[in-house]
Amino acid sequence: MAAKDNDLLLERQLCFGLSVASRSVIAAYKPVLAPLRLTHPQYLVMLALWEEAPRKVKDIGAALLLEPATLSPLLKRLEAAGYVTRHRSEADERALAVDLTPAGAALREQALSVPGTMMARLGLDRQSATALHQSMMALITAAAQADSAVGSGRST
Amino acid sequence: MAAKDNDLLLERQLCFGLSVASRSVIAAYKPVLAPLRLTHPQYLVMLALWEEAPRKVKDIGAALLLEPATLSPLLKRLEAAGYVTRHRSEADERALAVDLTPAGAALREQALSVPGTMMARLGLDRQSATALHQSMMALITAAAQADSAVGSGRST
DNA sequence: GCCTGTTAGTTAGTGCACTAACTAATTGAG
DNA sequence: CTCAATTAGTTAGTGCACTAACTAACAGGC
Repeated sequence: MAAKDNDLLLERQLCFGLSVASRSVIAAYKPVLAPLRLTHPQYLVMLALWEEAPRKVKDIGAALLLEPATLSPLLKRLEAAGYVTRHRSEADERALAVDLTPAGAALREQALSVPGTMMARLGLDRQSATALHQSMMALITAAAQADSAVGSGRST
Repeated sequence: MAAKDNDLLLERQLCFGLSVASRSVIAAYKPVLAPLRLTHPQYLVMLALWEEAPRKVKDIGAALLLEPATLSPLLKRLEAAGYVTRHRSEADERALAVDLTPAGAALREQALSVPGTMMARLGLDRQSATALHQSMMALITAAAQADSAVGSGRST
């Protein structure tokens, strides 16, 4: 009983910490991304496109673990901002090819300073950032497995 | 140049990892919290109230690092669910005292099993959970400092 | 050439989470 | 006591992020 009561407190520092950390870090990005006219999720999409473009919506969603329903309006806002184009693929009319405009491609130069600025803002060196990244990836993997195990047999 | 290009990739694994981990873990909570009829943010508010009730809205916001504008509709939904009451404080009519209903207090018993279930789902032992928590708290602190430093003098 | 089933995106609706603007109550200065 | 400044919540509006339901386009079998 007492042990479980403590768990309820510890708990509040685990999942709770993750949520708050995520929100806090995103908030810390905000002023840095403001000159680029990007929100944090938009920034992540642009990163994906700077690595490879054009890309299909489904492709971006797979890279960022986002539903197409989330990306659809987000991409329209990026198009309205003049950073990307949205055209149906000629090969497959179902697929939507998202490509960078010259302005979107040029934005990458400004974005190059973002990681360094953020590392400094968060007081992280490359080592601790890497360690953190590994913890996050482990969590993501575990959560994905837990998710896929929902439907199947759960012992107790 | 090449170093900065790499940063742009590494970056994608840092802030990106944090966002995805947060979303993934919250998604993993969803089926566990569903029987309690709580979303994850609502669960966090209930945790705060199980620790101490009644509490004022501002108080809850300070504990969870949430704006009152975020809590206001959330608390109304918890009230509609029958878990909390919302009454203006007699001492200070501006303040809203949020208290547990019997149903809300009773829900705690069901919630006791949540932390253990989630630790198992995420493959975490108490040690790694604690380590993770410390990393998160450090990030939160750093982000808060970065945030407060925006207005003041920034060298470089 | 059709019909069935699948796949890619979009739309609708719910719920956070934030900022800005507002209302109402309290406090403090004079 | 009265008025200005502060404080606590609420409302309005924007943007994620999800599920469910829908449209359009492709793919295979017949």
